[in-house]
Amino acid sequence: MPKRSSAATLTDIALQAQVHKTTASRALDPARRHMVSPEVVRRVEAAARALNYRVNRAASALRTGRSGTVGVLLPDITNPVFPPILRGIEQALAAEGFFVLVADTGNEQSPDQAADRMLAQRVEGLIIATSSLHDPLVERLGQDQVKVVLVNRRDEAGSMPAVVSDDMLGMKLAVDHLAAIGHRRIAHLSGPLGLSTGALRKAGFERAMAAHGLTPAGFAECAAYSCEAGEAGTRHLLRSGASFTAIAAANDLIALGSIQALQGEGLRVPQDVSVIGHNDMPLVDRVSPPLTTVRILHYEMGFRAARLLLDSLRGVPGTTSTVVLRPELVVRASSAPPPVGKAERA
Amino acid sequence: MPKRSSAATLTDIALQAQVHKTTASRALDPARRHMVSPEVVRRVEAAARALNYRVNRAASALRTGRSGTVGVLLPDITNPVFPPILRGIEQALAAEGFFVLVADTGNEQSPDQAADRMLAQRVEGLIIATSSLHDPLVERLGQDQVKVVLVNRRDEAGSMPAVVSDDMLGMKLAVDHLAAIGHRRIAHLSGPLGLSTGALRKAGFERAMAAHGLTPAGFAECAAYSCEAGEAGTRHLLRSGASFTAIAAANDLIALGSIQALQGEGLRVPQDVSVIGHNDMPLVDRVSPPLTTVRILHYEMGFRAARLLLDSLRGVPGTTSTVVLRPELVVRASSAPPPVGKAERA
DNA sequence: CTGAAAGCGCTAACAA
DNA sequence: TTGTTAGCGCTTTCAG
Repeated sequence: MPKRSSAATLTDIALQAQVHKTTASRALDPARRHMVSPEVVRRVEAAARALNYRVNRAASALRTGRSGTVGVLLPDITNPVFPPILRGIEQALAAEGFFVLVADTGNEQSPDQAADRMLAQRVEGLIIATSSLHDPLVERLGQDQVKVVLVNRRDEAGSMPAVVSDDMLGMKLAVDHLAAIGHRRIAHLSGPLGLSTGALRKAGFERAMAAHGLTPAGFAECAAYSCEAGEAGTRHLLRSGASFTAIAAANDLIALGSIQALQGEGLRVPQDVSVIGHNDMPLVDRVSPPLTTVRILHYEMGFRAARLLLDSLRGVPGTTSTVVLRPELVVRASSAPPPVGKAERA
Repeated sequence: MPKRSSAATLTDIALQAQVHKTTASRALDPARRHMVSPEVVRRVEAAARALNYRVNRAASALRTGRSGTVGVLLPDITNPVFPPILRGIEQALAAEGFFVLVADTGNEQSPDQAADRMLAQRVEGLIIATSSLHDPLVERLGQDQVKVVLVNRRDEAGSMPAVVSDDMLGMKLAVDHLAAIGHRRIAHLSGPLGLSTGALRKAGFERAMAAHGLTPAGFAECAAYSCEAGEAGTRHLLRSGASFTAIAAANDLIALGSIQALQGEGLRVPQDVSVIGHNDMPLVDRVSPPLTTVRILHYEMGFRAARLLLDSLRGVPGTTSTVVLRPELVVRASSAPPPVGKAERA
């Protein structure tokens, strides 16, 4: 009779199955099961089921150095960009028996603290969605040989493996669309330029404009990827005296804030000004007007980041490379040809 | 010279600080530090810093039986209801040095599998947002003495501690509002009745209607909390020949789907039919028309659930009780007085 | 206040 | 194919 007080251990099932606990351990591990006779495997499995045995990962982690966990650092899980990324990560990891430790570093804790606590937990690697272009944390982790994959953002040096969307291409799609329907005076509302998404989308905007022989009709950096920052940026743009018939925003929330601010000034979207977002967040197809935007494959991004990390943990070569996913344009009602006679004016 | 190959251990810092590793362990634990002379604490801390020491939680988990982790089961992290709940959980746990292990059980894995894997990881408790009214998993976990807190949903028996919003009250707020602006013929689109939120909101709707001396003007059960299910439910309602001037939906997504379906039939919201949602999800203030809804304190719900679990882990008494939070009505443009002459008709 | 000893549950290495 | 031995790094006795 095994003690019912606490969980069954290998010793318990070894006793019950009349084998040594080492044998029991082997019989229960798919990777080592072949070393054990079928009959013994059967007995051990029966005993394990009977005693409701579950391997103690704390013990095996201590012994093997592998915890079966991966840490994920997110800036703000309530930002709609991140749930599908997290979901992709979780699905890829769960398929391999790994678990996700999440830390939302938006509020109380710093990414550094969170990363340290995760390393104490002996996570086998880290997936980071919080990194800025020059991130001391990422640098430090790299020096400490911690396995790291960046997701959605990349570092300036490009020395860390990352899975990102092609941010330059995304803005090119936006600008190409606006130019194709007749816009010549296009302004840009960027995200924080300290983030790769902010900097690259701005660069992509400028390059795409140049390719059309256009010069930016206005620019403002938004301090955050939020509606509020989008409103503020737009007011700044309007006050600067810039004249434009379209705004390419670096993010859907910024675009929504921008629409709000434009409407507050009596401007109609898209009749007076077209606005295009970025990300294709949930519900932006139902706002008024439905938002034209650039769709990013967030789930895929998370999934690939996790796969990359898993491969790297297993020593698969070539896992230091960066994966770049293709975004696509989604045209809805917030973009339309510029008002007649205005496109060429000013 | 400590070996630089792998992470520093207590033995390493004990050596460096010229004390026994037991003493080093005590010096680094705030709860046992007082047993050690200040001078030794200083030396040990210096050594720890110098060697970049981080306690190995796998080892301490094995020794103490406490892993410092809590598992969270979510049905679908991309459903906007759950990110703020997860955030609340994470913040409350992080403040106490705990980590969250998340599993999204929507896709590949079943909640049962996920829970088993989590128990193998020796999570100290489980926070479950996936439970149905009669949930075999929850029952089993209860029997196995696993510490469990339900969040957002509760079990039929009410035997498990849970943190939920007052779903009956939420529907009462919705019905009271519609009645106050003149509606008499109100229909209900419920969520899945196998979930406490679906069943309780339906019950709340019916009770509130009765309190006003009204009988439900129509009803359809939506198979999921999604726009698609809301559309389907609404079409069902329309085809059933029900006559109504308002719909109280059990969820914002259902409400948005409903609006879509109504508009598809040439009905205007709110001029012909008022629609009211539930949850106050992000961006529903910017859809067309802005959605009147019942706001639920999701972050608070997650935070309180985590606190409840932590207290329970520490043996604080009274942690088996269920916490019920108060929702509040948010009036926007999707609700308005019924069309003149229609309120009393049919 | 500090040290010695023991052992949590598991698996790698070696032996039979 | 199975068993023996040892030890991962920590913390909890118990002794001094």
